[in-house]
Amino acid sequence: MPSVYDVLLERGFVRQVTHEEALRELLEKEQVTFYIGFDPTADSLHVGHVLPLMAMAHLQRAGHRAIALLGAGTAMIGDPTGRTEMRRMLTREAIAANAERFKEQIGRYLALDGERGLLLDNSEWLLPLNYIGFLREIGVHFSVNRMLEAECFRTRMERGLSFIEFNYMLLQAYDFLVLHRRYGCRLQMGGDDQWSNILAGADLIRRVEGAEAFGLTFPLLTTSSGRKMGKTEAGAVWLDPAKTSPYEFYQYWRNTEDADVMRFLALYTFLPMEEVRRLGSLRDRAINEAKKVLAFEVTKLAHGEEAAARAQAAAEALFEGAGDGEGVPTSVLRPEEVGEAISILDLLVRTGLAPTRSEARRLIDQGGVAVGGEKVESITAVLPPEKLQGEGVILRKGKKGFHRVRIG
RNA sequence: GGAGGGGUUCCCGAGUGGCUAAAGGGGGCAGACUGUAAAUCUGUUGGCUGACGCCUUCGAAGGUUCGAAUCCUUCCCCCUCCA
Repeated sequence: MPSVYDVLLERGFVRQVTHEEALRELLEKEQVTFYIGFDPTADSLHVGHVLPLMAMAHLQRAGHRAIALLGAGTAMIGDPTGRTEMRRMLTREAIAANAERFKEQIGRYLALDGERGLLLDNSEWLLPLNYIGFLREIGVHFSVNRMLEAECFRTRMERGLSFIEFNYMLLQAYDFLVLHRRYGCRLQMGGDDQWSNILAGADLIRRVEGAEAFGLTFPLLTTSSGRKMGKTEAGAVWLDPAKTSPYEFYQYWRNTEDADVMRFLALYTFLPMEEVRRLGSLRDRAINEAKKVLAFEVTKLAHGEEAAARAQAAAEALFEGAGDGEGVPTSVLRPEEVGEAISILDLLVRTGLAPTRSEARRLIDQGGVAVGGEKVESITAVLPPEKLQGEGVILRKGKKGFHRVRIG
């Protein structure tokens, strides 16, 4: 049985570590409490959060104790890291609502039973903070000169950095300290952009408590061709099925670039590495099988096996003409909406395949729309209600945009 | 507080009175090629309209003008140097 640290290493989770040997040893010998922070600035987690969740799950499976920290307190400030603009501040109500959604989503990846894993919210200790007290206890340990050296602030020096943002590092360091005191937390992980903040926390613990604390960062993922993870034409890929359907979620992974397949299988699934390597070594057409496995596995983790199977069946029905089309995105129209006939243009907008009528026109003009497999030639084309009976008809935009429409 | 520079369409960035819905690049979308890949090439990229055309847009609000992103006034915001 290899140490979990080596599992993380082998699967590609490790970008930087504070003390590699000491951490490996610690993880082998003791139960370690570790944490990762999540900023509840949106109403759902997205694909970018999956990597940290997977890392946590690996550690938890190895018997370590996970803390998912909701940064409801720090979200009220906004992390300046890597941003060119100051982040908008959210109201407390919005943050609380977002936190509620996160809890549910994180729970799909981790056991949050209070024993093996717990979910905390840093507003608990951040909001009651007293300014003078904080400066005296925590502020004294920070050198502004050193902070300015940090890469994350450097980039912001050109654009300007508000004082409130400058304090973000102290608060995150303070989080780590509080978790250390209350829960014996000894390891903080996060994206590589968090490296400075994580180090600040580990340093603070060493200075204040005289104890050793560790930090580990994950690589910031872009696809092989340099695109950011989790972005599609429709925007972010969310974990909330109401915002990104399991079918779309599955498709996102199904469309992984060849060069990323092995890396993603290692990071985003629990498949044994032998299997990962086997699938990842497939070439040309054969690698599509590996992409299916990847998409299925990742969707299964996020939405459950049943939803993953339905998404896969829907994809196969649409792209390979086989399988059950149950999971295909579908719109059901009322008979009165259709009337004598409904225009394809209206349908494109109605189904969301096109955001505006102008865009829908453009699509048809460019030959990018098909109904029931037949290319739509005219922007005035209409569809009679008969076509929409029963199973309805499949509307296609471009190569990959499918939507079923029927009367109900 | 003083002096100077700047806020342009999703992003970057041209544009200093009509030829500007606004160059160019990026990104997006579509087409070709393919393997639901990448790369490449082509087209397209404010809204409404079958079309003619109409409407809205260049930090905000007013004004000058036949006509303004471009000129004037006030306001808001950002940056640089000085204090």
